[in-house]
Amino acid sequence: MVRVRFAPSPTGFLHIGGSRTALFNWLYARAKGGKFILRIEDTDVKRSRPEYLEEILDSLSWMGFDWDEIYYQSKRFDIYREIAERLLQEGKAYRASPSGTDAEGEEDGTEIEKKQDAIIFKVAQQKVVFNDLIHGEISFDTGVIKDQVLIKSDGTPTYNFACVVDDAAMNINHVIRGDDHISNTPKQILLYQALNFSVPEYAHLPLILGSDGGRLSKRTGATAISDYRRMGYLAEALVNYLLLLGWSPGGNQEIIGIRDAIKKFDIKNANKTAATFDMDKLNWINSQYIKIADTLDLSAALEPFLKEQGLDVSKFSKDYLLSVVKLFQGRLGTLKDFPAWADFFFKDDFVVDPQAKEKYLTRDFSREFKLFVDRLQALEPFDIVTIEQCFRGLLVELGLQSRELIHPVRVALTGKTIGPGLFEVIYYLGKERVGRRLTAWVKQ
RNA sequence: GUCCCCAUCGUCUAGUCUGGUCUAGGACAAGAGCUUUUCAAGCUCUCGGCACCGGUUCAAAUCCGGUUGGGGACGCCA
Repeated sequence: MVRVRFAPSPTGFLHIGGSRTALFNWLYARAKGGKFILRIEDTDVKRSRPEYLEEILDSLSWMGFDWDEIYYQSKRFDIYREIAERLLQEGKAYRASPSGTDAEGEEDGTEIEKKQDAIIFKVAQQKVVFNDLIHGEISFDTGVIKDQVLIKSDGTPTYNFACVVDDAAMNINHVIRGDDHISNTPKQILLYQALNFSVPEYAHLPLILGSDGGRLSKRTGATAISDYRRMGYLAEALVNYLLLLGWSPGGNQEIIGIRDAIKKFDIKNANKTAATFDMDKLNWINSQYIKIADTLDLSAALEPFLKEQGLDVSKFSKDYLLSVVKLFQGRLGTLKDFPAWADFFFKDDFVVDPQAKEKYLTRDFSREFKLFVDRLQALEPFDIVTIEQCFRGLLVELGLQSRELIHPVRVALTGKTIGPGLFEVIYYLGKERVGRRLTAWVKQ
């Protein structure tokens, strides 16, 4: 059975690169009917933080990457030590006194153990060759690799050592990780050989680059998954985009749901080339997902964003909220757009865009507004079609072009130059609010 | 510096393994148009690429070598 793992370190937030690694591991496990294991690499006691761990777990859950097992390296220090001692006894490792430069340790009294001998692995001169599922054969000459520290002077294990011990103990048979680990692979293989553990299959994913062609950083775009969530991206859209960054379902398909992806996914089709993260494409995919989303689900997803902007929708009916959401569904780029664009549907004290006012409400529309309000109040039945007939009838009588009155009315009702069709806006706002808002512009 | 990885439109990619069907297809972005009630959306069109040089071959984006370019790794971080 396929057993893969994602091994984040709680020394920072889950970022784009890490989540893509998680995605490919998770997808591979689900496609093969295997297990997806989460291993928290919290051996660096000083830098690991519970809030980071919480954020990582939250982000993974949000994206839908459920794990079958979870382990914490900080609870396994005894195991690493035991294995290291074994290597020592077998003469494959040696002790070395702490290197002098380690001046830290005084600032906090929480350090586990004071200076002790480190345990170091002897790297033999040999050639290491492995077959990467994505890259094919990769070979290294270990002459360029120094002896490797297994257990540090503070008693904690190093990354490469803990990684090998755990991957073996947890029966991980496929290691899918970023390209930046390629150079760690020969070091780890040497350890597998020394320990008589069977070497797993490897698949090294290309890195995701920032718009400047370098490493993805805050400067070249947000990196934390939670930031994307806060910016109003749908989890499905972000996952879809990440999936496309390095893999293609073929057939010119761009929008692919996770269920479908599980059916079509094959790690062998993963790309070798590093991909540049492109916000434009993410935005497009997000808008596509918003467009096809179930309106009920969408309005639920919108709730925190409405709340954030102080818009209380609880005093409106569910049907009303749904109708308004539907009005904007086809034009939203992110969820965050909604409260900004639809605020006038939920409150009367919306801000009137000064530029909109300057452009369309320059002259006095008292006569037109008053006429329209009067007719609207008497309009029966009151629906989108009759509203439009009423409005256009008035235009003819006044000898006006539609644009000459539509824009001023829109600004008066919404405070904006952009938005859904005016007659829909009037319909959902209702006679009372439309009458009030237009009358406010009538000069006494 | 040493070692490793990579190389198709500005970006993401299909095609490369199994040379011919590729005067290289799609998507995003950009530009133009249609529609029109604004902004979007939608539809149509345009722009734009096999990094370079050699080799193999009747035939190369596809195979081989080199060059150049980009990225990564060289911690008692993970």
